[in-house]
Amino acid sequence: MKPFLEELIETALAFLQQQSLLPDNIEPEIRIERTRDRKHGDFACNIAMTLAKAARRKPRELAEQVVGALPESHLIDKVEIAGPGFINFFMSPAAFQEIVPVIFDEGEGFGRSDLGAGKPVQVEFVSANPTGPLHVGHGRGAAYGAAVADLLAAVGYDVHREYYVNDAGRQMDILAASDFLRYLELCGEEVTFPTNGYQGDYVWDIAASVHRKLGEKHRRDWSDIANYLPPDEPAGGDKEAHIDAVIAHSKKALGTGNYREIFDRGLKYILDDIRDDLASFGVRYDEWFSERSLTDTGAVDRAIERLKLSGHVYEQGGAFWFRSTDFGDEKDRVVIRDNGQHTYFASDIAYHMDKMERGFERVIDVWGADHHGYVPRVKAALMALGDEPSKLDVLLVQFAILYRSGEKVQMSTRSGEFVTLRQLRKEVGNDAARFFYVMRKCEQHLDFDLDLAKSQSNDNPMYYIQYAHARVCSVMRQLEEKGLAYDQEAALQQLDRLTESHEQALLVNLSRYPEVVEAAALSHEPHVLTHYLRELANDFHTWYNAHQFLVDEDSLRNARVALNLAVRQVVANGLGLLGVSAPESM
RNA sequence: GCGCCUGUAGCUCAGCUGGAUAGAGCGCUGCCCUCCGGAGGCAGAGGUCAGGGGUUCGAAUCCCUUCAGGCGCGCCA
Repeated sequence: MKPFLEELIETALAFLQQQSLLPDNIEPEIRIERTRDRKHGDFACNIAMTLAKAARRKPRELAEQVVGALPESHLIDKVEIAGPGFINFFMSPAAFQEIVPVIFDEGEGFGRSDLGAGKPVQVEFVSANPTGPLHVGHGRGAAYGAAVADLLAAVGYDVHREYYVNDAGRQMDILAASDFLRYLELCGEEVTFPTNGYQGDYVWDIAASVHRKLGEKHRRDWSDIANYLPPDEPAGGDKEAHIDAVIAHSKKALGTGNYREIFDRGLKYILDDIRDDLASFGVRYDEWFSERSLTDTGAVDRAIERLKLSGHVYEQGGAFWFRSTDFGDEKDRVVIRDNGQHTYFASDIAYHMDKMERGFERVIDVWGADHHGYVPRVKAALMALGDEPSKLDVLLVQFAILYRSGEKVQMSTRSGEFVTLRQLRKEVGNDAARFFYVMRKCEQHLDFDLDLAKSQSNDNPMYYIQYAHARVCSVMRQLEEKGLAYDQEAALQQLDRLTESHEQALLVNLSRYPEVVEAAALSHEPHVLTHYLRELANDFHTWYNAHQFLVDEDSLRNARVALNLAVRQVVANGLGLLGVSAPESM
């Protein structure tokens, strides 16, 4: 409907130009907006205000002329000029009734568009270190990234969903060493477990699976490893130095091949667990991209080489530094340490170089907000590589804080005392988790009210929306039970029976849905959709409470059942984009 | 100390990228109702948009600044 009105305005402006009432050299940007207040009609246009200066006329005067030049349309009841020069359109009821057959025709496709024209977009999200199960913080990234990806797909982008697996680096070594030590304990060794090792129960599970599969193949004397270890923290030492030595001694005691075997078993175990967790959460990926592969394929070396050749890398103190300050970063960053190892950042440069080489029109990274300091350096790297940094959008997702009975749920990643995503899903269900996670824009801290998420009441927005869907289905069941007929062909000719204000409001909101999906997708803000669905459900329940659908009169019943079905379709479509089910009964 | 994010009703949050009298849900107050699915309907109170400057026809929205909270400032990942 917006494009239709834009066309009318355009026609009017062209006419005014023809009459020399407007200069020819203007480039008017016509924007039609939904009004906030019914008194202002259904749509408003501020073109008279924006063009007033160029036309050298008062906004209201110009508005008069624009309105005078508007072509007639049966979809418009009246046009008013109001306030400082707004042109307000009052649409006829018929204009909004038209949405019902459109919804029926397009079905599940209603709200989708080809705006993105199949352009390739990558969404990388979660990408948690495979050193333990996903926790509730990762859950928000998962729900958020999945929703953004699905929204972009809905408006016609070719979306590639990717998980970056940090299968290299020190954290993974710590996990491997932790697995190994637990394994030794299972073998009967008396082990002093390092403070900085991974303490979670899953480490025991990994160790047990290794023990089950390989028996005592990798058993070593604890003293082989414990000898000459620098003291751990409780003994007054440095826990970091201690764990590094534990890793080194473990590697030495096992030999590279055996160490790698334990390392890979731990990695696989956790990655399988994460995959399973996310799949159960309705979050699917097109690709699991291995960080290690970047080293193996030489991508990291190639990236650094490119930076060296273009003069953006220099050597200092035995290390190689990327001169990111040339591109707006606060300080230069090491890419190769003095021990010859490349840094995590070097992998990240290579990874983003690879993303660009794969030809994505747009790359979206969903990161935890604690990584915000990395944005400037990654963008700097893209610039240095000659890529367009604006192609990269980093969505920084703030942490979610759980509340139970009004109290903050305490969480700490130390000693494995955190709430896992799996626990949360079990407690509140997948639907509520997916919905609550995306209810707030990403940069907003999320207060996740567990009691509300679980509650079967209208206070729970997710429940309220699902309930609307279930109610529609219930009406359809009763239609059948009562032996009443519904003739959709006829109904589409009888939509003019939808004269109640509640029905008008519903029709208007149904017609908004494609705009909402588009806005949510382009701004990467799924919360826009959750708010919309809440409003739509509210309109539906209000209507439901005020009127009988299953009336005796055929034409009115047909029209109302048709509207009912249109609501069901839109609610189901909207929930579907958020990964939330639309139950027929609850 | 520097950088990023946040600050809107009692609470949790919207506010369509500068528009009209700043909205919703919950909570609160009063009245009505109890009908397809757990209740609902109507009305009302509640705001210095953190404070202060600036930009312009017009600012919650853009710029500067102060305050408060969160996060980040490794040759860790």
